[in-house]
Amino acid sequence: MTQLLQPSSVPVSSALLEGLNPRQREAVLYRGPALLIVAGAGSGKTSVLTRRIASLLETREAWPSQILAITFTNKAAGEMRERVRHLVGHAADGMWISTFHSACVRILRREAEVFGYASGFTIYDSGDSRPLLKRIIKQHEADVMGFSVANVAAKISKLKNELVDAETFSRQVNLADPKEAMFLTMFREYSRTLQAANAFDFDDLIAQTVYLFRAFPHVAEPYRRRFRHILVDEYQDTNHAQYALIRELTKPAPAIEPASLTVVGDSDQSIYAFRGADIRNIIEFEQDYRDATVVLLEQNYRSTQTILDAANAVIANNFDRKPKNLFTAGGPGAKIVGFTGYSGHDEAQFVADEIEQLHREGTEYREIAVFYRTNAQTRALEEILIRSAVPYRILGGTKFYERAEIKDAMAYLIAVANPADALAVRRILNSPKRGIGSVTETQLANFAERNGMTFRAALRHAGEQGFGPKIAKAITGLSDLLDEATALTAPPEEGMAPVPVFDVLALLMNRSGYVDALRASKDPQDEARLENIEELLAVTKEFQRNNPDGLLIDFLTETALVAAADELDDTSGTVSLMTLHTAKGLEFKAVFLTGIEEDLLPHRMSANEPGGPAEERRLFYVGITRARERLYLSLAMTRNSYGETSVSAPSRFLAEVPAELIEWKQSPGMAGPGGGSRVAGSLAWGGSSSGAAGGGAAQQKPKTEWTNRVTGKVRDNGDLELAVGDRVKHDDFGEGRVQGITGTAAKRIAEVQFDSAGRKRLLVKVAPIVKL
DNA sequence: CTATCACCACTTTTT
DNA sequence: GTGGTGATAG
Repeated sequence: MTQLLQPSSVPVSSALLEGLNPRQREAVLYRGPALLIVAGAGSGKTSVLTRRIASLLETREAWPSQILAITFTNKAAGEMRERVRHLVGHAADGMWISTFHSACVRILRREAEVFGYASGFTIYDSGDSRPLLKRIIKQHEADVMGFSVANVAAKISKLKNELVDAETFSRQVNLADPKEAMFLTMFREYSRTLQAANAFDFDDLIAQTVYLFRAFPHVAEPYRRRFRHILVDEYQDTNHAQYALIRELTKPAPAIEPASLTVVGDSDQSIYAFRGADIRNIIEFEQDYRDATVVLLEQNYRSTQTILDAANAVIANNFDRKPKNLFTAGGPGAKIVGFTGYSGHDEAQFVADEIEQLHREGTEYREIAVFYRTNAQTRALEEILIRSAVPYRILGGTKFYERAEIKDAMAYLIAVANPADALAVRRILNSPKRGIGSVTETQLANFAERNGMTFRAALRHAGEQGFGPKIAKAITGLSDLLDEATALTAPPEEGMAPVPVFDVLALLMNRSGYVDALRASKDPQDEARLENIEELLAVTKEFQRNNPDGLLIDFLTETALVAAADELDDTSGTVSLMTLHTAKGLEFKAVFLTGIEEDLLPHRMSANEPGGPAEERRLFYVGITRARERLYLSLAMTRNSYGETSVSAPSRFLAEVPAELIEWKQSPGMAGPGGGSRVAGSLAWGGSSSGAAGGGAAQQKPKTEWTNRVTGKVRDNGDLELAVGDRVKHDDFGEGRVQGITGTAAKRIAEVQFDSAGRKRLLVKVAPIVKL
């Protein structure tokens, strides 16, 4: 224990401790084998973590290279690095600050050869494994046994997160059960295919690193020796594989004591059980690491007391937790605003109107966020936000990298970087269309198998397989192009910069005929696809700017590991839309929590899962605690699920927020004599659709006030001429007078004072209006 | 081999 | 409403 020092014996400069409360200081200064920082929402844990790292560097207790810090997203990692750099300058360089996944990729790329992989392995996301699983299921006709891509993928993922691979599984499986046996067969085949393709899926990145360390101690040893201080953020959301990885890294190496481990977390914010996160990792930390010290951070520096009161009251309903109460030295702040829409569109209109109100009062768009439980809820929100000319951006959802044309382009790059990846080669085989269909593809696969070569190699032997001259030429053409691109990416000579990824991609896209095919197409969507390809080319340019020595494989790694929250651009003047899960770790001045309904939050699917409702409550809690000043809770009485409209009931969680904290602009009709107590168990809506809960001044609104429901029709008013003073009629808002016109062309915005619906901003091009 | 159309199952959350 | 799938025709 010689170099593990107790707090007082290290002279840490006062600058590092400035502005910290006593608990936070303790968390920065404590020195010992294991430290658990229980950090409530908004308690300044990032600040504590960065100063802890900075203090280790400042006092020379550690070199940068001896520090490994694990964050939940790459964005959080970048921010942490920036903040440490701000505190100690370039002493910060050389630290490993990254996500679990990025750290494992880094290790695996270095050590892959040790266990039969090549350093250029591909990383498969769920979208990449899907076609593979589909093929496997079809091949075994396992769908009739009730197997689907989704449930097989989920089960495999779950097992891998428990560090159970196919072989381990075969030992514990009941082979008498045909379903189990079938699953084992498929699991084996999936694993074999990945291995043959020199590929890891997301779960493999962690699990295989653990396997590597366990099976090859001499590989693990340098890492155990190197990392003297390991810090893990969001520890409540680690799964077993991640837990095991940390255990491996903190094992003593010969003649050296175990690394010091700091974990930060909050079991009230554990929301990833579905992904294998095990809340016990944090709860049992003190048993796991003897001599562990615990520091509790409860003072909140983010939110108003009103918001914290709501959060505390809600989370108190989870019974098996350690009591924790967030408090602030700040004031109570504004009341929470509640709203009940007639429909999802109506709710969205409320959100848009309130955002405009906030914006007029001086809140910047980027300080505002809208959260929801499911991605499907974005549709109504988007429609209304566009129409109301509110600038917004969606984090996550249908991601850029999941679009078909981007997947195609990436598959070209992967085919070059990892020729063993048959899936990537198959994907590009006939895109653009080369007249190569499934028959030809199968024939190539068989040829490869018969001759013990890769699928990629089989392309080079197209002439020997009896294809027609046209098909053979198409295959050879593709093969030659890939070879040419491969030559470009050969390791550069000493002192030379590598060929930019941009050049490689441009070559592939142009010579393959991919862009030509899009250009020649009559499908109007192909124009957008072309733009997406151009955007990807711009991404490669940007990558080269940031990483002058970046290789193709680095680009592929970076793009494979982008998370939803990584996309957040702080400088953009737009409202952020995201799921509650993506919102974790972020904060905004004003937050809208939408769709607070039964079957949505808590989600219907969570009802049967053990611990499901409690986790949903934590999700609600996470959402509430993201808000600094203003919090809005909204719901809708009816919602369109898919084509169908169904009636929804207010979430049970709404009744857990003390009524006096909420001011309802439109209540769920639970008011009137009897108060709000009916919400909890009621399945249907109370009789009246108006009135206010919580004994506030009831603004009686006649039923006809539900007029701001909006239809989903798309229209184009592009050529509509409007001037100040014109009278217009809006499908939903009725008649009004134009007060002002701003913007040009497709972005022309009219400010209209409606006779009964209030003042609205409308995007002229799409708003359902006519000039009178 | 490709294009077209009818039909279906589907939506929890994600590194 | 959508996106993927399978049958059919060209």
